[in-house]
Amino acid sequence: MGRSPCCDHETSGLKKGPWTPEEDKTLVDYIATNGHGCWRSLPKLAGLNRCGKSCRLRWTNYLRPDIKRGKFSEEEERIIIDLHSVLGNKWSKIATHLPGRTDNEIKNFWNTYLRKKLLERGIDPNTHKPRTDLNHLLNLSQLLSSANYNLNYLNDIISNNNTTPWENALIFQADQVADQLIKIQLFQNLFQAMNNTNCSSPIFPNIQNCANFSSPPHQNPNLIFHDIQSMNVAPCNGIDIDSRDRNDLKPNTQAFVEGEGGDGYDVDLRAIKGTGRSAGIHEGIVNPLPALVSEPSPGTTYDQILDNMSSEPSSTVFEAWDKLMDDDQTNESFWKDILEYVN
DNA sequence: AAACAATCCAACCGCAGTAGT
DNA sequence: CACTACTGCGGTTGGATTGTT
Repeated sequence: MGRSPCCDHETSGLKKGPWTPEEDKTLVDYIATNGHGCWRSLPKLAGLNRCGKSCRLRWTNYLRPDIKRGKFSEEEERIIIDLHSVLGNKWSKIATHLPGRTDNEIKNFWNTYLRKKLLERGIDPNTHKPRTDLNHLLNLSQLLSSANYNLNYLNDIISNNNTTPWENALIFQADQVADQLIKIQLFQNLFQAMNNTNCSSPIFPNIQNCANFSSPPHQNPNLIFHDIQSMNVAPCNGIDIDSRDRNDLKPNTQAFVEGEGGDGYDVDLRAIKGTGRSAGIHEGIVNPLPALVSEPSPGTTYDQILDNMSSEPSSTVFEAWDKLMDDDQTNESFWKDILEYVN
């Protein structure tokens, strides 16, 4: 059983719903001269027909003088996404790193904007990893259908109309480009999904020898977590995650620490889901794919990681993908499995 | 211009944690 | 230790606004 409500609006006759400017002024004036003191007794003392909880929320989320209103900057956006990946839905904790922003505002901003933005980019907003859900993959199926439709349409134009060879060439070229773009999109999404899928998954039963592709697990960008200790040493952009936040890390998420621990130890930027010690690196998920973001070198700062993540992909990443595509192991049955699954 | 849908965001609800007795 | 009062937090709601048909 939970607590009983702080007040019963039905029987007490206390007002609820949007605040009027007059009520706001009464509350602001009272707190300006007396401070808020005990919230429960405040409404009576201030002459407001509201419950204390309503007054507290109105003050902390809206009337407080230090509240910063207006659009979130790109920097704030980045900080929220980043902190959310470490802290999860700890809105109040996130808010402590964004002066002038309330937890409620950040939560709303996340739910109405950032969450969707990540989803559109194929990132699961809960895990901050590539999406693996079926609906997302089904979109790829639609993409392929669309590609086929466009292809047929182009073929119809070529076969039925009296187009010049020059026009044919242009159409053909456009078709090739479109086809390549669709393939790239397909592969990117598919491999990001696979990146998160155990090789022994029954979904891809005929894909073998994944380990032959293997790069060290810590090259998997999804397993790179933030260097919390160094952020303490050299906080950047106002972020300063304290030791308490470390306890608030989401389950199975932890900064990976090399050495003995304690203050001043070296922190390895590599982290691996579900493991806490260095040996874990060898026991972790084997990544069958070229890394989309390269491993940070020891000592890389937090800012540098973010910069790298935005500036990559590098040519070497694409080269790695080319190699994978040309590899004998990416044979017909490999693609057959994938396409069968997608359809 | 009207109807409907989608989005936004302030406010509410209820649970958890904590301080006081 | 048990109980109560209070505050803080995260999830949810619903009215207002904006966009689309």
